[in-house]
Amino acid sequence: MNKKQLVAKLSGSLNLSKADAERTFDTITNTILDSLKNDEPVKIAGFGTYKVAKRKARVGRNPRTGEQIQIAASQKVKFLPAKALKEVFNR
Amino acid sequence: MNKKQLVAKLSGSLNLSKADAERTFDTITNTILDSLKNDEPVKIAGFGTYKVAKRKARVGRNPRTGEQIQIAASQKVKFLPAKALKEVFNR
DNA sequence: TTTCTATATGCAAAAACTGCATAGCCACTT
DNA sequence: AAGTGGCTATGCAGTTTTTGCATATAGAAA
Repeated sequence: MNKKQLVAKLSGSLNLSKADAERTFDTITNTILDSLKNDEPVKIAGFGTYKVAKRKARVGRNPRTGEQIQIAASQKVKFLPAKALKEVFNR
Repeated sequence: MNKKQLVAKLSGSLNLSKADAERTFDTITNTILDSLKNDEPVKIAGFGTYKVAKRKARVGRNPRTGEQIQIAASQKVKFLPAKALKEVFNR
C-alpha cells in the first residue's frame, strides 16, 4: 500500500475530500518529525514509539572493491512497536 | 510527545474537533495495521516504510541466570525511514 | 517524465533480543 | 480531578541479527 492508496482509504472512511485527507496525513507526519527534530520521542499508545537513535561511527566496507571505509556516526528514526502491536502478529 | 498531545496539535492545525482529530488518527493507524496484517508493506513517500519482519526461532540466554533458552519464531513491525528522513537528522 | 526506492554484493561492528524486577510515566475510569 | 492499572525504560551477558558502506539497474511513485 502506498501513500496515495492510504489517502484514498482515509477519504472514504472519514468523509473527507482527498485533498483534505492528504493534508491531514501530511500534518501528522510533519508533527511527528518536528517532535523528533527536538529529540523528543513520540509515543502512540497501542501502536508504537518513534525515537531518534544515535549510531556510533564504525568501520565499513565497500562491497564492490572490498576496501575498508570509515563510517561516520549518524542518527536514524527508530520505531518500536507497542506491546499490543506485537501481539497482533504473534498468536 | 504522546498521542493526546499529537491529537491536540492536529486539532489546532486542521480546524478539527479533538474528537474528529482522534478519529482520523485512529483510522490511519488502523489502516496501516490492516495492510500489515495482510502482509503488505505500507510505503509512505518521504517518511518511511512499515513492514512485517519474520524472525526465526533461535537460542537465547537469560542474562540473569545465564541459562540457555529456546526462543520461538516471531514477527514484528519494522519501520524503515525514507532517505529524506535520514537526511533531516544527519547534516 | 523525473524522482525515489529496493535490490544485491562482503563483511565488521553496533545493536537487538532474551527474563525479570523496579521505577516511572501514561491512559483510562471513577 | 485524582487514583490505579498497565505499559514502558533500564540494566545485565552473550549470541543472533541488523546495519551500512558504493553503485547501477529496475521498478514504482509523484
